[in-house]
Amino acid sequence: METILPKFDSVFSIDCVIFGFDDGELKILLIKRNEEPFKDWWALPGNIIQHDQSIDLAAERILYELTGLKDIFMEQFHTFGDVNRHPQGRVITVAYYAMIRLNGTKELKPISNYASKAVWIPVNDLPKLAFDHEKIFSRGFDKIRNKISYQPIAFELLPEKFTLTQLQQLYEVILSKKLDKRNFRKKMLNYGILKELDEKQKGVSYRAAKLYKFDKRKYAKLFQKELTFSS
Amino acid sequence: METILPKFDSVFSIDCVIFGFDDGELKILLIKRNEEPFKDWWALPGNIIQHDQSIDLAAERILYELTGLKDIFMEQFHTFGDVNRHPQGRVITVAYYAMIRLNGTKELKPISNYASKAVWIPVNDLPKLAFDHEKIFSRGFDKIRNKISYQPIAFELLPEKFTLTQLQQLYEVILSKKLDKRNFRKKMLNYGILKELDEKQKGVSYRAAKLYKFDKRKYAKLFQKELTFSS
DNA sequence: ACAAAAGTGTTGCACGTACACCCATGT
DNA sequence: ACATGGGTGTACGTGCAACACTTTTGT
Repeated sequence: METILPKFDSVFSIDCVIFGFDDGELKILLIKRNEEPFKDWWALPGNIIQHDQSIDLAAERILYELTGLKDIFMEQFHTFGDVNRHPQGRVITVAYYAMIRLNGTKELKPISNYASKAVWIPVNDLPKLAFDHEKIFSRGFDKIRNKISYQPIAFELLPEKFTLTQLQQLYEVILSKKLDKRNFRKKMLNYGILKELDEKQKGVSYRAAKLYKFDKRKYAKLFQKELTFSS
Repeated sequence: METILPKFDSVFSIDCVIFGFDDGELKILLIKRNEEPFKDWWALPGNIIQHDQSIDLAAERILYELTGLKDIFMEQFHTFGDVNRHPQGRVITVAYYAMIRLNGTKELKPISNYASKAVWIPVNDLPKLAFDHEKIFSRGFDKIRNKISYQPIAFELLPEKFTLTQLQQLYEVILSKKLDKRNFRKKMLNYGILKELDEKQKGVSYRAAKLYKFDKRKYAKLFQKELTFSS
């Protein structure tokens, strides 16, 4: 099939806002750029979309190349298209986000040398970022803040087994406010998507808390109900 | 500043899903294409983004050129980037939506001859559309359906003065379900964003209904409250 | 024994939902 | 007078918010 479209020196890119939770802190994944422009600056993992790849696949590939992370389910949340957002020409970027579980020391190894390293950085302690990446991050943060308040998606960020207090801390970090312990527990347990385990927390110097697991089957049911209109 | 970005024969476009409400029916704005590919097909108003124009401005320009409509506030809702969505090459499109008031006979006159005409078509009676525009429409419809259920935005579609029944009908059309009259009225009046007028409906052969106006000041306050987290 | 966090119930309020009849007006 | 939609109230259930003390465990 012949291409008869006009040609512009414009390109599409992808940028990824990947959230993780570790050590009581909400973090995002940043790379240190190894190329101009903004060489040696911190930036969101992002790169140019290949012309034979759908944007969703491009997002996966780019994240993998820059951080070594695979099989991360990302969702598009906004497209940024100001004319001068990239100093070298017109670049429209589609921003994706994901929330992932940091299984202890998940290794971050850039495959491409477009990034010199990839690191988890606490969202409350972000450095200056390249391009308009601060704006993109901020909108991505809004997105999860909004989403978490009507869908119990926080489990994606926690280890497989977690205590209710950990879950609550995560909510508090994302929503930036204190929550009432009793109400929080009541609500979460009422959803019916937590499985109480026979296990307890270990290695703490105070009363050990019960561990819970997230019940995917029940979650799917609840989620479906929420998508459907009642009555 | 020199452009040193790679060159691809990829282009960006904008597509607009513009909702209107008229005659008890929810409609969207379609154009009849006057160019290949899909010449003489119905399509969403859409075209290519100029490389010196932000995507938001491009959306306004494109809508104006194809339909003659000006000063419509549109919001981006999704970007579609499958490789083969356009038969002539790689085109990634950013989709926008808007809800507008049809002031009686607002004229639709394509400025560019890329469209031979622009017409309001009921969403329940859509023809086959060019490209993947049916998918884009459907996602745009999801968007307003979702939005209306947590924000009272339906006023944007109604005439300045309207009856509660008209408002209810609009909700029913968008949500595709019947609503209870008493509950609906109670809820809407409780929001406190409707101003009751001293005027009544005219020209009906039954008891005339009170007319209401939408109170923008109070709406802004309510909206702000909803955006902020309580307590 | 003490420090530190785990765990637990009740009450009031706001809001959604279900439900049916009389009223005003034009023809 | 009749047809057509306009307009109205109550009772129940659910879910959220506010609020403080006892229990368990490791050191």
